[in-house]
Amino acid sequence: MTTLKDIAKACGLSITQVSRALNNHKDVSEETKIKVSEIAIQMGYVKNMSAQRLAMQISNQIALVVKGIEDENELMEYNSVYPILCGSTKYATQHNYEIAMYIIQDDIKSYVKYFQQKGIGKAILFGFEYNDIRFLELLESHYTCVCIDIPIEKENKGCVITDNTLYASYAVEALIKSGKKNVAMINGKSQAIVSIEREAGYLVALRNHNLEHRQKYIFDGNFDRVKAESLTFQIMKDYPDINGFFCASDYMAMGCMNALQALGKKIPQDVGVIGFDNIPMSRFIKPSLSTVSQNDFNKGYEAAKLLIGICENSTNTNVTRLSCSLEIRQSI
Amino acid sequence: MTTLKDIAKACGLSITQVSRALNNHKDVSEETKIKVSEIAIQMGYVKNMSAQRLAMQISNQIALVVKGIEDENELMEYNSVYPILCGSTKYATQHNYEIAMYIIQDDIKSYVKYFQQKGIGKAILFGFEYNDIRFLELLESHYTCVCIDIPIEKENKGCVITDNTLYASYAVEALIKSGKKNVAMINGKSQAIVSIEREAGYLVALRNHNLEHRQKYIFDGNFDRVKAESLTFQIMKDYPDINGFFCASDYMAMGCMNALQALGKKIPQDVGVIGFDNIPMSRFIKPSLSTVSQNDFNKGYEAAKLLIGICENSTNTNVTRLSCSLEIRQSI
DNA sequence: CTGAAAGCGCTTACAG
DNA sequence: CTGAAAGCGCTTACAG
Repeated sequence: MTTLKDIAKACGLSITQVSRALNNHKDVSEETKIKVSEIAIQMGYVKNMSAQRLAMQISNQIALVVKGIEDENELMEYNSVYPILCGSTKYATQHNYEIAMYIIQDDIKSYVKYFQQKGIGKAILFGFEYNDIRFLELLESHYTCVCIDIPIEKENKGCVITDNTLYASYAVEALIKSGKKNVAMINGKSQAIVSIEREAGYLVALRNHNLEHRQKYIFDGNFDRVKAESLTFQIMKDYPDINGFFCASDYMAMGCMNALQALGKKIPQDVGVIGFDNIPMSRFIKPSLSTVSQNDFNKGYEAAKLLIGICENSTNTNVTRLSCSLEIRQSI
Repeated sequence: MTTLKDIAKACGLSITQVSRALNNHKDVSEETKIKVSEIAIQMGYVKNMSAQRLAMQISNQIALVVKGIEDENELMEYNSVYPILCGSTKYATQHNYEIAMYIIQDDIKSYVKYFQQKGIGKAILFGFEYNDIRFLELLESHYTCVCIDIPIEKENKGCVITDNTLYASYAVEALIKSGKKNVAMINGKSQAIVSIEREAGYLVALRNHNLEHRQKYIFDGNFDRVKAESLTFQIMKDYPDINGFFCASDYMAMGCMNALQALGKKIPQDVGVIGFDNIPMSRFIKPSLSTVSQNDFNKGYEAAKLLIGICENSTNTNVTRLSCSLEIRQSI
């Protein structure tokens, strides 16, 4: 392995000067810089990051910390993590940071301890539940964190969020405009912040159109396709006048559509359905599913940007809002 | 930040002894170990990995190096990387290794240099093309590597593979047994080793059933859904007696089915289709797609296991063979 | 513009 | 079972 020492010897310079030349410090002659960098390349020099970090007492590492998926079956589905990782990596690499991924298991007692142990200093957080006490403890810590999809704004903490409420309202409005006035909502897990926001959007849309909003038209589908399917059977039995479904996820929308089709309902003629997420297969099912699309790659990119901004004190806001787009397809 | 020095002072011991105690060396009294670890926890000590790596001239880090996806649209599809990462992480964590992900861009000139720069010592490789010269150079290097899906066996190199040929032959045989004797194959990129193997399997199945195999029945779909779709139109026009399609990926099978349905063919009555991969949506399309299923999580798990085995000299084979399973659904 | 030297936090061969 | 000391490869304050 070539080190600064080797280069110094080869150049007839001191290690100090070689270091400065390679790091492009001002107080080194152009001539020296050129000579040093040529020899460095020639000798195949590679900086030892561990040594640099130790010397500089810093780390240019950004942790992408993701709540691990326990259920192996779930891993066989589309998952946002990889696109987010790609986005973060792109921005980070461009700015001389590194992304290190950590998949955190649910049996970890304290996230703060985990950060300590792993030597994580700054992190992008994804997949956490907003009311998990370990997560809340982390938000009280001194670590610099950017949360994806969870609104938070405080010292050293930021977030990248999409306006779920707004886009949920757009989705429901699209349904209403297509002529469906009796719209039920199948919502996700109640501990998920997106569920709360999407429900709010649903209510906004009804209010905007002077439609009665009844709490009993909102159901908890737990982000589960199968549960949404059985719920739909029950709902259509109890409230046969329902002619529109807003589902908080595409998977639930698929379950819902399955039930409707089993009941002999025509989509969208009899009942309209709109989802949320724009998972890959939403384009391909029959009828193709209308939904709200988010750009996961971009979420990762913006999260890295914001985190670095916070660390380097070069941002004046700790909240990045991303927009979505409504994908209208055959199901409404 | 608490360092060994602080703990040493607090314990009234030398730094040396504290280091040894914390690393559970044999030649430290039980008593000392307990005292030191208690104080370390109390003081919130966290090992500085940079310093350790610098001192030990090593890393317990396993790099998961993945060929980056250039096309952002592709990121919106099911992707094996995250399941593989989860699998690797599981095994690695259990054995005190860390996984660091590296997404390598296509514009990198030399992978060997990249490894050097990043300080990667051992890696799991996924998504590379077997005839990429940069990849071949890497295989000649001293780095310990385990390749996923690319057969290789030599000093410091291993692989986790599935028997594509065998399972491709099973898939085609299933098609034949369902009564389709004129089977065409839509293959993937010719630079992918899996394409070569799956094609071999196709030929094996034909031979086993004494069916004529004509080279002109094999088409290059480049793993592209749209291309497979247009190919299928052409194929059915040129060879209207074809009544079975073996596609080297589910996405291509979807394109193929689309074309067939547009042509008014009934699946599976008129034409049978079988894919490869078992992507999530293959279960959901109509008719549901028969295919070959692989377990990506397991691939990652086994890759980490093999890599650590090679590093620690505790394996007697450098090749791990994983089995697949045939998922017979409505499309044949 | 350049260099000698100290220091980052850890590990380990050597000596006891 | 324990400690003093050297060393990993880099950066930078200090001095010239």
